[in-house]
Amino acid sequence: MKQESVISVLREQGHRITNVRSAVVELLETSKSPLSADEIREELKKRKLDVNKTTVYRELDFLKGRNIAQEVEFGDKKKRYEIVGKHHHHVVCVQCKRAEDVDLQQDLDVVEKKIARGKGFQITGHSLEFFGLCSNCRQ
Amino acid sequence: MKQESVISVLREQGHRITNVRSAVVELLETSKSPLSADEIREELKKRKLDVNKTTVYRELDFLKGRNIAQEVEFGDKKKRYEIVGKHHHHVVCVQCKRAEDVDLQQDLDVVEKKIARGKGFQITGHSLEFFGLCSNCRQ
DNA sequence: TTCGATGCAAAGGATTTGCAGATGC
DNA sequence: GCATCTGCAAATCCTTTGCATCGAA
Repeated sequence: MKQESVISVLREQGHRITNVRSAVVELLETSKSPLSADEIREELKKRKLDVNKTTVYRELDFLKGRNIAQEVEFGDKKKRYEIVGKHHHHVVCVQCKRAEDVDLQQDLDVVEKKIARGKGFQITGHSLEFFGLCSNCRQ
Repeated sequence: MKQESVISVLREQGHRITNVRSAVVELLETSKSPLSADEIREELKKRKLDVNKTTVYRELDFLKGRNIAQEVEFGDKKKRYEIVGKHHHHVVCVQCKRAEDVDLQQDLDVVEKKIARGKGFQITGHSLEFFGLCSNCRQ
């Protein structure tokens, strides 16, 4: 549904719809949490799509450039990617690196306006991550 | 003042106080925004302290391990470091990478408690960064 | 003297680039 | 057919490690 629309918008814009492209978009859209390039590659492999690392990076770059995907950082050196517009505030377990979503958009909207006014900044995005131990890893 | 105390605590704990150690601590304590390993190295060089990259990383690791410094990420592949306890919410200009502080601790305290209750997460830290264009780069 | 701190070179891991070949439309 | 996508190898960038030496206490 949602996936149809991203892909069809891309198609209308004259971009090629390759297997990799639609698979990556679908992956990101259905994933519960942001995925690293490597995780994406592994997921694709499970679906019998064996894709080179480089290709994954390039696809992510493509999606980033069209404001379809965006980067999130969880404190290791990997970047992770998620669809723009999905909630992007997370609670990350520092041990197992599992991430869950939290929705704090309302609170942040207020804060962003405050900052724009106070500092003359034109805010284009933000990242908000909480780190800690999930109920499993606490034991 | 503040610097005295960090250093003297370390001394009391039996850690050696080298030129590099006290210089890095002072740097971080007086810096207006988080610094990358390389920025630290450059600053030290300005102060006639020529230090190897590795040493800077190791010192940062040391400070991190003692909960004196912590990492912050601004969306490029570099880690940046700041003193724990200094405000660590930032407004980052995506163009010039300059960062300013914003204090949102109050708002976040509330949110963290909410999350701890709702998700069974034991929150140990967070990162909150806003990205945008500063008044200079907007032109 | 002793153990932590340091430098240097090399390794490591994630990401990027160059180029040639493959493929969607 | 042609521009874009893809794979492979090599390059890059940041960070880490191994090992020998140095230096603070």
